[in-house]
Amino acid sequence: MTAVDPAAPTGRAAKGVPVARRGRRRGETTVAVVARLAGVSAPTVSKVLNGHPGVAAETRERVEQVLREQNYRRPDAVTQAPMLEVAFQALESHLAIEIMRGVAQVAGARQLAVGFTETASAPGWLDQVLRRRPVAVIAVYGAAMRREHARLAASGIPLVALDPTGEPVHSVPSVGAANWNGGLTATRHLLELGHRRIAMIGGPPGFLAARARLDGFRAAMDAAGAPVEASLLRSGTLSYEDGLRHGRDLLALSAPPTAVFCCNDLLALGVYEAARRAGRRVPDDLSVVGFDDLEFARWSGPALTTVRQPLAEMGAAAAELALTLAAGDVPPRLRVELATDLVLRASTASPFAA
Amino acid sequence: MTAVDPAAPTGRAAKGVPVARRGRRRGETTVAVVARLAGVSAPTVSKVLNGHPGVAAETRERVEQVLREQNYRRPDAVTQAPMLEVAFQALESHLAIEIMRGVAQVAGARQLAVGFTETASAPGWLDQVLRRRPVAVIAVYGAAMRREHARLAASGIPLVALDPTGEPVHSVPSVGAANWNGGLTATRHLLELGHRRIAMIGGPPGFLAARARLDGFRAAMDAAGAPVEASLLRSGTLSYEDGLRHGRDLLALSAPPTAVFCCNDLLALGVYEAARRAGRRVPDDLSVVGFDDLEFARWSGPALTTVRQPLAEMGAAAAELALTLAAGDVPPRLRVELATDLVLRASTASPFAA
DNA sequence: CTGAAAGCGCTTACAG
DNA sequence: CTGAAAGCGCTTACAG
Repeated sequence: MTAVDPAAPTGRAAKGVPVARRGRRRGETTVAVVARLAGVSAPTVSKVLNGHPGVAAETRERVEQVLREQNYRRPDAVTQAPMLEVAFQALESHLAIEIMRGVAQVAGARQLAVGFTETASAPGWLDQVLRRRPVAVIAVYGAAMRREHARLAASGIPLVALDPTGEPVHSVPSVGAANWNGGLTATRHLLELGHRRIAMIGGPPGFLAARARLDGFRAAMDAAGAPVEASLLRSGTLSYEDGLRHGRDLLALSAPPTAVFCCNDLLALGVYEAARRAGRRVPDDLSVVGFDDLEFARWSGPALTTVRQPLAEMGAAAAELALTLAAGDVPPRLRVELATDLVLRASTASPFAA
Repeated sequence: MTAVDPAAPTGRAAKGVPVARRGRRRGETTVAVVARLAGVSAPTVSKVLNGHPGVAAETRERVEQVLREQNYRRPDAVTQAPMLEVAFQALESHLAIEIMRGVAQVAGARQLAVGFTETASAPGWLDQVLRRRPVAVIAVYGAAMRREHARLAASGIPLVALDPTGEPVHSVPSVGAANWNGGLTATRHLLELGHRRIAMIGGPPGFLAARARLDGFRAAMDAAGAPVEASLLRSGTLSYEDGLRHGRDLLALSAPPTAVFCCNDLLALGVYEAARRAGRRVPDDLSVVGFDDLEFARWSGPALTTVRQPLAEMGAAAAELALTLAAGDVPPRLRVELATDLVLRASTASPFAA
């Protein structure tokens, strides 16, 4: 019993799961079984399992389905140096660091490595990830689509979406923030200051989180009996450039808004610049509210009032969720939604002051 | 000054780290090898490995010793995906994302996972890293000290410092930026605009990169015959708060500077805020130059003129260097220093205009 | 793209 | 207690 087990440090998984054994696997689905059920050979199953090329798409799908149905597990799945993979669609995301910090914290406490992938720049990323066999994958902001999900599922690797959409279509467990509420709160704040002509610069059409923020905005406006003019409703990419463009257009209106609610902080900074160029002061001539609360929000001039997404906590929650699924446990809920807060700083004021 | 072009394929780019495989294990100690060295059969080694009964105590000990000597690992442990570990001292570092992007790019092209550690928040990080057996470790901004270096070296894991200091003391291969040159160029720019009373807010004493920037500043001032007044030379942490504090103090001087060169962008943003509070305009009343060129530099108001460190390229160069060392090759040079550029934006102007 | 055959590393069952 | 032989599950190399 006291035998030395040199592999123990790397080999032992976090949870008390039995150590994988190489020989006979009692009652477990084997590659051979999967091959028979899928009507292919063992080598083909092996290729699918490892994301190797040289398998027809149709064959791959059939094998993946059997793999899923039979809940295939690799014999060494448990024995691996456990790691948690985080896939970002694009690293330009200013949210990335905060999220990584949350993930790293949870993973570190569990002695788990954190892997890191930028999907946009690496077309074959999923093959690589499959080869690495992480304990779970966290996909940030749409980094994993339906097809990827299927392949991960086939390999028995749970996927968690860190994504504000909460889109239930994919039925992927997910972590997000209270976007609708954030939009509501931000808008209420502006209404309470006395604003009525409030513009909103929204996000791209397909982005559900942006839609939720917009809906929150509308709800607050409706509740206050404030009209939402079409000319004050803009949308674009969540970028500084689009903030600048829309800000300029809004300020050039014959009846410009007295306040702008921006779908993220980058847009807000673009509006800042538009105001500067138009000779308007924030907040005296124009109130601005952002969304995200990126670190630079409090360093901007004036410090930006914004809706805070708790990104580190979201990362941590995603990691917790992923690890629960990886352990084969059923998480208390498949959708975790964290609260947003309005952070009051110096970019909003009453429209009557000026 | 530029030494490594990450995009350029080296002589044998395909070389790299062996991909994990289930079958053959090249060069790894197998049960068969251990058995031969211990003068027993493979089944006996297997029993020892798994703590099964039916092995004489003496035999067991002999086997265990060989196991240890040969650093035997279970094949599943070997199946671990090769990975490159990046250790950040603190994730708050605003440089982290850019660096990670560069590392991820190189690693992705080589099918390598990128691991991710925040050392400040994880005291036992090195133990964890050693357990993971990364192909190499990249330590960002002082994340690895002399002791860690020794332990990594003992485990045959190469260490690369991504660090502006270029401190030759530890003889750790490193990647940095041309800090002295950056300081010189930034200061020259201000001198050419006509400034003479130029302040500098430097970094903490122990931080050699900050010292290099300061020395570059002095060199430019000396060359121009501009005096460096002690009251215009400040130092502190590389933070917004210290920028604000020193900015306020500098502007309160009876003869305030007409320009400030800041040791990083955060300090510059603090100076912005100090100027706003003092009712001074940038750049009309005060020119400001930063260092780093973080993304938000171009979104600040006014857009910040700053010295760009090519962080992504630095990350990529560090990864290349690390992989070269991991492959057992001798890199062309042990210190890679990438060039810095002055990025002219809207925060500097002639002192005569106002 | 596919799979028969060979092979790998480890374990099991069993004879000595 | 020990190990030759058989076997397991998976992967690789290669011919079709």
